[in-house]
Amino acid sequence: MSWTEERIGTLTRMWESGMTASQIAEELGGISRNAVIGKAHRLGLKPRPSPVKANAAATAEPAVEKPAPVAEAPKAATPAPKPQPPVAAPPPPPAPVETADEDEEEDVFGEGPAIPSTTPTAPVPRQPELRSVGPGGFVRQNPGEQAPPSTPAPPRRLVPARPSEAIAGKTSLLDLNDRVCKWPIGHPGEPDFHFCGDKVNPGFPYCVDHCGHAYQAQLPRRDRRPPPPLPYGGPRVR
DNA sequence: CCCTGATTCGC
DNA sequence: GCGAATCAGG
Repeated sequence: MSWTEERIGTLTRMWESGMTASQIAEELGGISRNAVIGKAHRLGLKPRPSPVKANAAATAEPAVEKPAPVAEAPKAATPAPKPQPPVAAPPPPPAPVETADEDEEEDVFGEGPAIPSTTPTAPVPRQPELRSVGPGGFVRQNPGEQAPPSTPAPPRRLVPARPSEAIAGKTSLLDLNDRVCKWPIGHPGEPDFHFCGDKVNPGFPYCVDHCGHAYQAQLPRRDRRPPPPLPYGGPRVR
């Protein structure tokens, strides 16, 4: 296996999307995670929270001796908070759908309701909604509820896009580029898992049709959930 | 044990 | 340049 332009591109996108080296290796196929890491380093794209790197200098740092074990102020003993779980990858760029204010505001112009009667402002007892969660971490839709803006199919674990008859002629992982719709069809692991592959809506990772699915009116913040990043083909900013 | 990324070093 | 071996932390 060699590092073709395509494979490097996939590696880069996946790496920057926060995929682990193992996942990337598995995805690219026929390659070890060491190879991925090695390549990533050679490409110069390192910045990733490393479990080992946090407290480096333990190795190859012989000259550092402690000057005085005297009562050292223990306050500055804050190594480095790493609030960066490997889940990154800002999802889709600009949401075309612009909802009105999401902040509850008073009527700035007092042009309020023509009904001065009771129930001035609906009490709105925020009731905790019961939700069920699907296998992939999806929030299932409650009966009578508008479809939540769920990201397509957030695969937790990517699956090698092995050449298979099922995906013959379909848009496979390796076929992804900036011009085709990256909307997943099916689920990773299934033999015929592939991608939409239509021409993208310029500036978006999906075709016009799937943009309609991907971008919907926003829910209140509390009902929003962190964006499971798309597999790859991340934020192509243009 | 499993996982992770980093680094080394022979090829 | 490549990647297995190794290291080291979680």
